[in-house]
Amino acid sequence: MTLNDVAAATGVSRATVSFVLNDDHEQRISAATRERVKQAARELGYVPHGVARALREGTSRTVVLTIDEGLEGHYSHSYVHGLDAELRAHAYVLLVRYGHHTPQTTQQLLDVIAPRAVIAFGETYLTGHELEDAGGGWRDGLAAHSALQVRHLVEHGHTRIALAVPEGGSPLAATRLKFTGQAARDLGIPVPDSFAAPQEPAACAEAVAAHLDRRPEVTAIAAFNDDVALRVLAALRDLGRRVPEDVAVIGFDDNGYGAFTTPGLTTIAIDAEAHGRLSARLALRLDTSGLLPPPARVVVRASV
Amino acid sequence: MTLNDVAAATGVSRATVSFVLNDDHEQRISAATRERVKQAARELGYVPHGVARALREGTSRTVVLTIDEGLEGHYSHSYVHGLDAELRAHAYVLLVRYGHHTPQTTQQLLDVIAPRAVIAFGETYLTGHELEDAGGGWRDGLAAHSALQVRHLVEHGHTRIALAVPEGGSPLAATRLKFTGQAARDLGIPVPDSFAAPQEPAACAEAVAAHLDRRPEVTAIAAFNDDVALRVLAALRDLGRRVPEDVAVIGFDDNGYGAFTTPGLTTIAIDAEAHGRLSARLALRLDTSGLLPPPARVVVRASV
DNA sequence: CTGAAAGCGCTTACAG
DNA sequence: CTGAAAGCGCTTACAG
Repeated sequence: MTLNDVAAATGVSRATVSFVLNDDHEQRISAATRERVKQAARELGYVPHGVARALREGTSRTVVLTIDEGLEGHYSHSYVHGLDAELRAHAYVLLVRYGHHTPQTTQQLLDVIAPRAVIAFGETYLTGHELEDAGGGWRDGLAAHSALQVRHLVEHGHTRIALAVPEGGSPLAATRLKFTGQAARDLGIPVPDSFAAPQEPAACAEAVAAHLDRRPEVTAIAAFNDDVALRVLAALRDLGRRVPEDVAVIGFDDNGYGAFTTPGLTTIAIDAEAHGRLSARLALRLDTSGLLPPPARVVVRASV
Repeated sequence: MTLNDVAAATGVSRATVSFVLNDDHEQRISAATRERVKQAARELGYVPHGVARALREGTSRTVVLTIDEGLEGHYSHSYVHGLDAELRAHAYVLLVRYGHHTPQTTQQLLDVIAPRAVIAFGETYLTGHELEDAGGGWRDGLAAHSALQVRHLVEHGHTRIALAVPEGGSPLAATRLKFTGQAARDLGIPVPDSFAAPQEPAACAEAVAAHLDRRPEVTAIAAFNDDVALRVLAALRDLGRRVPEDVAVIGFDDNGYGAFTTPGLTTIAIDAEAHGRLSARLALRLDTSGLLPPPARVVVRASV
């Protein structure tokens, strides 16, 4: 089923069919032909061939999201959901590419399917663009969420805080550290030190113990995310420290599993759907006004 | 940078360039020209335009994996990893599409980027193809893994088992139930009954209590996956039943979070990378021999 | 108001 | 051994 078939069935030229199907109002085509063409297209089940169109227009009706290893989580899922919904509404299809991404692999993507845009997940955070763009992270982005985490601790009387980050380092760790420090200054408490929490339980317990030895004044640990928080919680249990009496722990980006530990993990829930929708509009160069990401919430369980 | 540029730079025709770059041995082209062309292509940084090629060949160098909602987990991650690696090795790029998939959305995908293949995640399980294809699930697929779960329980003296599935139903639940029943028959124990475990804690506790009332002889619960197992574990704790003394619990598809509960969750770890590689070769119609998925392993913690 | 033509970048029979 | 030509399906100046 091609344009040619529709043209033949209607008795007009291919160009005319293209014009009416693309609603080109520069061309004055009689209402009658318009209707006949549309009718025929419908009856024949004509669907434009995306590859041909992409060759002609230079770009396909797709957007690719690249997600680097280690960046997946609850946030990314919800982000993908919003991105997908918004793109779909504009007749674009979202395709996700996993793995490690370099300028070369991105170029390859462009060469292979010529997407309208390729979005690197987390890029706005990594480049710091988020702070300037669209109202910025201090209102409803990573900065605001980081601040909420610190604030909850402060509201519960904690002023000496440590930040636990994944061992091996997440690309986002430096950014989080910066925002957390900034939030601490704004709240008038000392800027938190950070330490790495290894995957392996014994190593993690050691790391937690070492940090607590070095900073005996610390009464609360803010985690980079829930995975880290869960490891820290287990370490504290193995170390015989009571949570939250001896040390409080708060997670970040609620993944749901904090409900199953003893004590339950208090954490920050982020709804990233609106962020995803925002990215979609940015990628399509559409108006982004009226898109208000909901604020993050504290999920109160028992670890603070 | 197009074929034309390379041809111009070398002083041969576009066809010749295409022939040497695609290693067409039907054509007898002098070693000298071959070298000159390749050299020029390298120097100019020529990369074939995937969209043009796709238009000509009818299919692009991509494979799309569709993942329906609710099918994500540790298994799917590891599967995606293997699929990606294998496809990459054959110069294909893997693109993942999320959301709910219907024949229409799949057709749309075909129309938009003409992928070489679209793989529906879990399809081999859902259609039951897995059992016939490539050695089959009883050796190293879902059937074998389901059997391992039951066997571990039986080896620990349990003969009356219940299967806990997600409320709302996973597309895979029926398949799992079938395999579990089959495994039970093979091991000479009664075929397990199943019950749905709701997300909400109170409702889940109620469901677990109700099932245990109805089937007081049950001494062990096999879960559809770790998420369900974790909920069941919490329910049992809220119900005041000791695990594993009163009731044993075993998960499926280790997601790592079972390490943080008390007691720790015993579960089945599945390495799906080889399954992903297998799918890649199947999609590319390549030889699949020599690909041996490693067997699943029991991760012993404390809940059995 | 509508159609013939060019061209996006490639591959591959076909003809020398 | 190598090149001219057709054609994949579309869009869009351009000419009537």
